[in-house]
Formats: sequence, C-alpha cells, structure tokens
Amino acid sequence: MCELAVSYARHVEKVGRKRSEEARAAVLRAMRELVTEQGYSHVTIEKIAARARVGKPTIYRWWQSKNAILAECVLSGEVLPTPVEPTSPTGQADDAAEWLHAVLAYIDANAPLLRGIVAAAFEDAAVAEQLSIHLAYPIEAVLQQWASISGPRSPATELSARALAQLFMGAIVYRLSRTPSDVAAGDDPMEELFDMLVSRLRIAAS
Amino acid sequence: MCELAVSYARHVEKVGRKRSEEARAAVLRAMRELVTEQGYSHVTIEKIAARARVGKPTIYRWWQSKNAILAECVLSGEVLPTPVEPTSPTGQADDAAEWLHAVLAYIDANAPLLRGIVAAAFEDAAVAEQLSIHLAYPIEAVLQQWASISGPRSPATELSARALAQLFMGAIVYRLSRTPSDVAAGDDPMEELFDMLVSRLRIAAS
DNA sequence: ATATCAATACGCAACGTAACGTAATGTGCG
DNA sequence: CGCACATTACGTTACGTTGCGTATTGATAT
Repeated sequence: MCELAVSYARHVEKVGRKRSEEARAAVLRAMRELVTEQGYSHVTIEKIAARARVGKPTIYRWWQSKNAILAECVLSGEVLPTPVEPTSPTGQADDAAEWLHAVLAYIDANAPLLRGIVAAAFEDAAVAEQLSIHLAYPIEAVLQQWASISGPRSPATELSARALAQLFMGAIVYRLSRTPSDVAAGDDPMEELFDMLVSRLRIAAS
Repeated sequence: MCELAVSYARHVEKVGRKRSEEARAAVLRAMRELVTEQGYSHVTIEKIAARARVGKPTIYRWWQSKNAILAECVLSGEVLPTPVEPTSPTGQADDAAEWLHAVLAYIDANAPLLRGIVAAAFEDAAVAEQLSIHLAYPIEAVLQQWASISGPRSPATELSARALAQLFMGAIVYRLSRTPSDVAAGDDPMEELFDMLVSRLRIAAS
C-alpha cells in the first residue's frame, strides 16, 4: 500500500548511520521549488541534487523515480496545507462560500506547482492516487458534509454529494490548465458555480 | 495566432522540392501511436523519426518541439474527430443524451492518447489552447445551442452554457486522470451529470 | 566508562547509455 | 538549378549506476 512511506523505514532495526531527515526534506523542498520555477518536465534529478546540496546516489537510494519524489511531496502534505481543511464546517452557507474561495485562492496562488503535479498525475497512477487522497477526497468530504445537512441527494443539490464534489474537483483542475490571463479575461465560470452551490446550501439551510 | 499551421507554409512560393505531405502525416501518426502505447513522457523525437521512417532533421525543420507536434495533432483534428460534432442538434433531449454519450465513449476509447495530451496541456500553454479550441469550445457551442432553445439562462439549466461546458470539460478531464477500474467502480459522476442535464432539457422541451 | 568495530548513509567523482539538437553529405523531386 | 529528403556523425546534457573515502550510529569488548 504505502510504499512511499515504507521507503523511509527500510532496515528499521540494526545499527548504522541513520537516514538524514535533513537530506530528505531538502530534496522535497528542491522538487517543489523547481517545479514551481521551471515546470515538471524541466526538472531533472541532477538539478534537484544540486539545489538540495545532496548527492545523486542518495536520491536514487530512497526514491525509485522522479514521480515518486513528487508523489511523496503530495503525500507528506507539503503541497496541500491547511486551506484544504474547512475553517468551520458548521454548514453555514457563508462559511461554505468562504471556504470555497479560500481553496480556490490557494490553488491559484500555487498554480505553477499544482500544474506540474497534475501533469504528472496524468502519466503516473501513483501520483494520481496521492493527489486523489490528499486533495480530491478532503474536498469531497467537506462538500459531502455540507450537503448531508440538507439530507442525502436533497432537492437542494439534485446531485449526490460525491458527484457534486467530483464535478467541482474537475472544474478546479480544468481551471488550472488555463493561463491566469485566460481566466481573468471574464471567462471564468467559477464564481457562477460557487454561487449556485452556495445559494442552494442557503436554501436548504433555511 | 496560428503559428502551428504557419510552419507548413514556409517559403510558400518559388521553386524547389515540395514538402512531403507523406512525411508530415507519418510524423503525426507516429506521435499519436507512441503516446497511446507508451505515454507522452516516454515519447522521444528519435522514436518518432524511426517509426515514421523520417529523418530527424526533417522533424526539427518543421516543428519547434515535441509539444508543437502534439499540438498540431490536436489542431489538425486527427485526435478529436467527428464525435465532437453534434449528430443532430435539434434540441431533442434524446439527441442530447445520445451525443453526450457518444463523446464520452470516444474519450474512453482513446483514453491513453488523451491522457498524454492533457498532461502536455498542463505544462504547455499552446497545447492547452489547442485543446480548448478543439474540444472545450465545440462542446460549449453545442450546449449553448441546446440551452438557447429554452431561452438563455433558462430555469432548465440555471447555469450558463459556458459554466456547463466547463463543468463538463472538468468532469471529462478528471475522469481521464482515473484508471478505468476506478471509474467502473460505480464511482463515476458522469452518468449523474448526464441525467441532470438531459432531464432538464426534457423538462424545458415539454 | 571508554575504546573499538561493523554497518549504514553520506557526498563526490566517474562511468556507459540514451536522447538531445545541429551539421555535413548525398540523393531525389520539381 | 533549388530545395526537401534520408543518412550519418558530432558535441552536449541527463540518465542511472558504481566505487571511493568520510561521517555517524549501535553493539561489543575491554
């Protein structure tokens, strides 16, 4: 299951020098920075090693591939921090709106990095799985929580919470593929989608 | 705008041997096949040249990059053929359902290729633009056509055609990122989305 | 306790392979 | 004749691997 984490626990017992947590963190950090700056396809192991001030063999010892490093970035929550957690899931429509906008703002702010992650996810199932677990499922859970306040598959949503969540995830991901200029050119239906969702929650709550 | 097509019109006039349409088609065909078989990141210029039985310099003469070749695949409609065009845009709900399912079936049938294209789109704005033009906009146009039958922004849809198209595109993209087994595990919001869309068209038409 | 040793991780340097993008050379088509 | 083509070759970059010397750790022996 969690091969990614297990890699850190190789030869747990016995003697010997311990793995440098410093080196591990530096590699993940370098990966994040390089993806943000240059795009995932332009990231090389050698660049990572150079920036992290780490030997190339050290990287190959602990990670099977470039994708595995990126997957671990997602896994260890270094890419998708607090905003994914709801501020106050009380079911209030205003809270919902606030939270949705916070998530969207975070995604926009980290667009270059997330674009690289998504691109990798489309070519590597392991990355896709981590992305689902650490981005899609939490969002889905929150939306489901809100939706369930007005009952499962209520008239307020007409769609199951799961379908609704996946649709939003899709819209958010698709939005990422477009340049900020495109999105800013009054061509962004995200507000419209939010309004729909929030207004329905509002109706359901009243 | 269309730098991609212009590449074919270099030195349009005057003498000399004409560009081999055969070679061009062979390159695009090889790109499609290799992406389908091995994934975009594993496609190399040399593999393309070998499979297309074409010299490497010929490829570099006409295309600036690997992404440019892929973008031209999308541009020249070799990737997204007929199903994107509506079969009979009469506004009948049954037609709508049929068309939506046809598009979906086509996408599923070509999932490996489309995964590669989407992955590239997330790292190359030019590819993303071609994808928008040749997939998102046609879908949007069809939805708009259907929506307009019951009046612009009617109660039947509540969302603008643009927002619906974005939702649809997002769902398609998100679905592509998941393995067929995942999608088949009754975890697919597509049918639900279709049902909602179609049932509303049906109501609006009556 | 302190010293010693084995085991392991580390950075560094170098290797052969693969793909890159370009250049040189000839053939074939218009 | 001019240009596009295939072929071949080249230097560069990144790959993934290996050997080496050093640093750090736990176990063992004094």
